Amino acid sequence: MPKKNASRDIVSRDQWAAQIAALDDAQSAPRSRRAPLTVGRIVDAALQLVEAEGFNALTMRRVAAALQATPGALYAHVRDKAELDDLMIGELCSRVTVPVPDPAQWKAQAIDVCRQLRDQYLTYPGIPRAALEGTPHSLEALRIFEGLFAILLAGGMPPQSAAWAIDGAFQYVGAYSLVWLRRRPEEDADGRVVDRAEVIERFTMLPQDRFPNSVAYAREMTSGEGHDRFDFTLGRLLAGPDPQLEGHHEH
Amino acid sequence: MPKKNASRDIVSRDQWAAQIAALDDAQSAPRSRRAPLTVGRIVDAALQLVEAEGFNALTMRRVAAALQATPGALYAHVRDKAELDDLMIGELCSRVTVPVPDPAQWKAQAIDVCRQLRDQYLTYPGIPRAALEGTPHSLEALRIFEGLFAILLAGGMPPQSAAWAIDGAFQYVGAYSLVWLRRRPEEDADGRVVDRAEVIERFTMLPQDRFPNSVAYAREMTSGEGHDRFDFTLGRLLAGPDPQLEGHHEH
DNA sequence: TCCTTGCATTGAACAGTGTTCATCTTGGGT
DNA sequence: ACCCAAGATGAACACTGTTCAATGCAAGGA
Repeated sequence: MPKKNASRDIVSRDQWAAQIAALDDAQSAPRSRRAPLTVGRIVDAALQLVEAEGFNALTMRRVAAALQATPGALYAHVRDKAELDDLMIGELCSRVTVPVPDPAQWKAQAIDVCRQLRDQYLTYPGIPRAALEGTPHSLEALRIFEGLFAILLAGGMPPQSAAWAIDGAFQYVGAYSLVWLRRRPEEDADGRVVDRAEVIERFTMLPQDRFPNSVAYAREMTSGEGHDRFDFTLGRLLAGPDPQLEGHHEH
Repeated sequence: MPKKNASRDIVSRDQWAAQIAALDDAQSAPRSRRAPLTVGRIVDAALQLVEAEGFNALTMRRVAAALQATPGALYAHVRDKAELDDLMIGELCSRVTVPVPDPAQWKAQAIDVCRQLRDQYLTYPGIPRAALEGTPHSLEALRIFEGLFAILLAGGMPPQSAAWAIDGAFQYVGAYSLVWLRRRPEEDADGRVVDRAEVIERFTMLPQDRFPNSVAYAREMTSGEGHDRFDFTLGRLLAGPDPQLEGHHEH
């Protein structure tokens, strides 16, 4: 189909309903074949592959090879590579535990949920691409959304602010996890290790008349060894219960 | 080279210096060939292609075809597709104008810069992928960074907070622009128009015992026709000059 | 027991992709 | 007028996602 390009399929409404109905079934009976090749096994193999070699190595052929099957066999259980991507982030989301809301520490709870998702992403390098590009059709992602919603509402945030804050937080978690791997020096390209000192030095090579602040604050721009930036940004995204009045109380 | 996979090349330090030195040269003399095929023409053709058909259609072969050349000819002016991506976002960044800092309206200035970048991204569907995946090597991106830095410092934000806030804002702008196109109903897949009413209806199909908040606030979750979410999130990211003390002043 | 039905699986193919390279062309400098 | 080097070519390589007729196989009915 060379004409209609790039069109992700939308799940039909029946499938949506069936997906919801299947919530209570846990897993159906595991069949007794020798090599069943279920979607569960496919997703597991795919995640294993991404963990070991990164998202770029996630190929239908390689997943099939890991399962000792042919590429075409996968298409009996998975419609697309896009659907496989969706299933993978669904699996990742299912591993995130959302706590029961405690109004006293709503912010710590919310940040903790985001941290869990971030750590899942960071375990599988490059996988946030699947989360950022395709619309997530999994109920597991919605479960996290629901949990965060409850936490923020318990914290006193108005629903509109909560919805938008969670939306922004999800997008940020994805983008952050996608970008974070660049900061590890060991994974860099072609033996050319770009560590922090090198980055700072490059910043200070800039002409001071054109980039005065970048030169002066090169240290601040490259600081944050761990996930300080992550905590900082999330702390602002989930700022407080009354965002409309913020930004003007200091004058 | 099937072994060393996915390794983006890092520009050498000499190239970095040469790039800085070339800042003053504007454009070198345009050669007088019939069809010169410079990197400028390549980037232009690439951007035109993305604007018309989206980032998925950006292919070396198609860019070459648009320039009536062969794919291999591009590699005389551009090392990679990754470098082409980098040049494209550099071009986009160069179109963003950063104002001289006005401490009285630092926040509006900062949000305006982000809005400019967002609008550039939205003009070229899918192009934020290039900004999120590869490390931006262009000085144009750094120019925006520098400009925002000056604005936030003028607003009284401490350097560390400013650096991290800008970092978070950049990542959010990319993620937002990447996701935003999904919300337009006309571009959706296979004639199945998923408009806002449909999305709300799907949310209300959820079991209320498991997703009470998602059902109750489906309207809030899907609201924000224009760029309200964008302004909301950026307003929080660029919250204020004293982030460490926030979040506790209401008790 | 045999047979049939249905489905998972195969193997091959198709239309693309990024990238390389030996070979040719051709414009500008001597 | 000559020459040469930079740029363009076209073909190839190793991949990619996806489709599909043909095949095998296991379970269910007669």
